Amino acid sequence: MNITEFAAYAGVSKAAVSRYFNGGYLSEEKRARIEAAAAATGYRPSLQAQMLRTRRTRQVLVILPKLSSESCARMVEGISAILEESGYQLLLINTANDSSKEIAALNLLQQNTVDGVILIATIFTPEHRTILSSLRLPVVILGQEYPGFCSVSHDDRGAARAATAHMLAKGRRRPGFLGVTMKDLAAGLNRRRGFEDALKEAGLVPSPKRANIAAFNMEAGYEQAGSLLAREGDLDCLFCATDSIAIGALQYCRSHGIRVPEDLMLAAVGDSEAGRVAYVPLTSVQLHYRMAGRLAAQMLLERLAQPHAQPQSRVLDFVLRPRASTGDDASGEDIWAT
Amino acid sequence: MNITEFAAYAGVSKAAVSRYFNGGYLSEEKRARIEAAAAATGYRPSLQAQMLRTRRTRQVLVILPKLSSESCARMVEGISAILEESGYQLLLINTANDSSKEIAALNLLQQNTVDGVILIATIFTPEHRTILSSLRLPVVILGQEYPGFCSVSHDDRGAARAATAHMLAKGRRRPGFLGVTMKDLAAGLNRRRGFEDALKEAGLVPSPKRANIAAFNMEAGYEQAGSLLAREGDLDCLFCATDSIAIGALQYCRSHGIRVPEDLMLAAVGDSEAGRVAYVPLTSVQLHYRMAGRLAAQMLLERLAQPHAQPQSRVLDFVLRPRASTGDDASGEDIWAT
DNA sequence: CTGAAAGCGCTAACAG
DNA sequence: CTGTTAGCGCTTTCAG
Repeated sequence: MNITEFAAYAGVSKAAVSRYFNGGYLSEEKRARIEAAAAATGYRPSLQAQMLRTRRTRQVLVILPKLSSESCARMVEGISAILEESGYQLLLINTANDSSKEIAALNLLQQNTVDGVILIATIFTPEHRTILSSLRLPVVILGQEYPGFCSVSHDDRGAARAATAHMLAKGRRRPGFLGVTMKDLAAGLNRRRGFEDALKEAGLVPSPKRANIAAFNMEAGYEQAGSLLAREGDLDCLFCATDSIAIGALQYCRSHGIRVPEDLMLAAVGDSEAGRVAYVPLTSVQLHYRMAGRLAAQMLLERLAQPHAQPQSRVLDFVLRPRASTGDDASGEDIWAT
Repeated sequence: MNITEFAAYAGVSKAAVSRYFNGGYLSEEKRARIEAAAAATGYRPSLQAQMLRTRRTRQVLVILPKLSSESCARMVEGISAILEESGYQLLLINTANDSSKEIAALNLLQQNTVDGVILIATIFTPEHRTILSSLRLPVVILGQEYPGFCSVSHDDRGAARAATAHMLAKGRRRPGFLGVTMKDLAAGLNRRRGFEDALKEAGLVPSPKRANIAAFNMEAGYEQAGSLLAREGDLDCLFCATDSIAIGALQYCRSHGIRVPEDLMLAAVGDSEAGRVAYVPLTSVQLHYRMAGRLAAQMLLERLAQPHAQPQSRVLDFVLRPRASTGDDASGEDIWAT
């Protein structure tokens, strides 16, 4: 049934029907007639026709690198909750860590198929900036700050600093670092800086020799932990940029007879489920992923309402979760997921 | 720029432009002209106008209960990969385990906003069947079989049987069961049946007293393991319907001095990352989530092409992953994620 | 407050 | 192979 048929059925004009569904002026009498007719027929306006006519799709695109990563999934859950409340639909593109797909996804936006975009950040190239700047629709970057654009991110530097400082406060003096590519500003650069902040505050000098770079997975953590520990045998604590890497490092320790925390303390950022239940529960820093997703969605909705407001950026705090990998005795409660 | 302006720019008719973008008859000469004009202007047909006109949106809706569950996320990754190849967009609804939201999502489909649906299954009520049957668009159920509809599912019964049989083959004779609600046909009913199959094959009689039901999370696993072991103190092995539950059980054992596998063997279904790195690596059954997602998407695309074909259902196999929780020595390789 | 009318940008007959 | 034409279903002036 279309609006013409429905209007005839309800005995009103098409315009009245349109006003009913869009909150325009309407006499009580017509409103009641239309309401009854809608209940009787189940008529709903065609979204496609509305999209064509109004040039708004009420759809938001979320672009992310890897859905099966716990952090991404949680952020999308947050986004989804807010969008749903507001009657927006969520279009998802998983780029599977393929930068060219990310670019392709952004280019797709020029087809105006969505009202706004949330981009879960990874590595930004100049090409990203070019495309993002040329976009005429609201964009929110989630996961790192990005000058000139709205963003919601975590205090990665503070998180890394807190995790490292926690180990140094326990008397460790030879800290190692297992990080990720510095091209990733949040997990790479900022967490490295936070690590170094903690060292300096403790009167230590960061040494590049005591740092290795790994890919974003457990296996890389295992390998790089091996390479680092073989080279720098006297480390007494190790900060890892992500839980996955730390878990890989933990596996390495387990299979090579290195006792955690006695011989080597371990701390990371991310507070993943796997880390909480690992063979030595992993001290980690909890970031508020779901909340970040919610805020990003809210920020986008505000932008949709007021397209010309100044870009704003929001940085969320963190919670250190001390566990056995730094010699802390976690309360039982602590391990259950939020 | 719209098709009229573009056609004028290229010096051809609107129909020729439409044919160019939709693969109709066209002389080489016009094709070349349009191609050049498209390259010069970046013109792309409006998707909304196409949707309105053709009544196809090239969008597929995925409804799922919890995005941050590893299995869901992997299935969506598979779906996403196939849809992307085929030029379909993926609309996502996360019901957050709220059945009423699931129903609401299905009702939303009556607005024809998508071409097809993939429903990641949980608990089906009669209301589900009513709505699903009334839908005129292709549906694929992912995660369990559902008579009368296309589905892609796992051999949950076989998986549970294999995990249980593995422990019995090691000489254990007093098996316990930690399951989930039977309303969930896949993880609840079928895995329980598989557990009982294994017992019968080993000449044992399943006893309801040796079985507890838990929610889908670690904490419930912890609690129900506690309650079960307190009641049935002589259990020598425990099958858990999900890895999360098994990990909870493992935590219980750890905090109560029960040695795994010596005092109690543990096996589950799901092969999660957390299980692989748990303090005793968890024997589990790997299900092919990503593949299931891919197949579901492919099945939906076939249905989109041939709406009146018979519903088909596909059941995927599984791989038992023996690890330390059943006294097996996993090769190091085994723990890294796929 | 109301209805008529003019499109939004595109596709698919249809008649050449 | 090609162009003309008639809408897809809706919103939004505009004149009452």
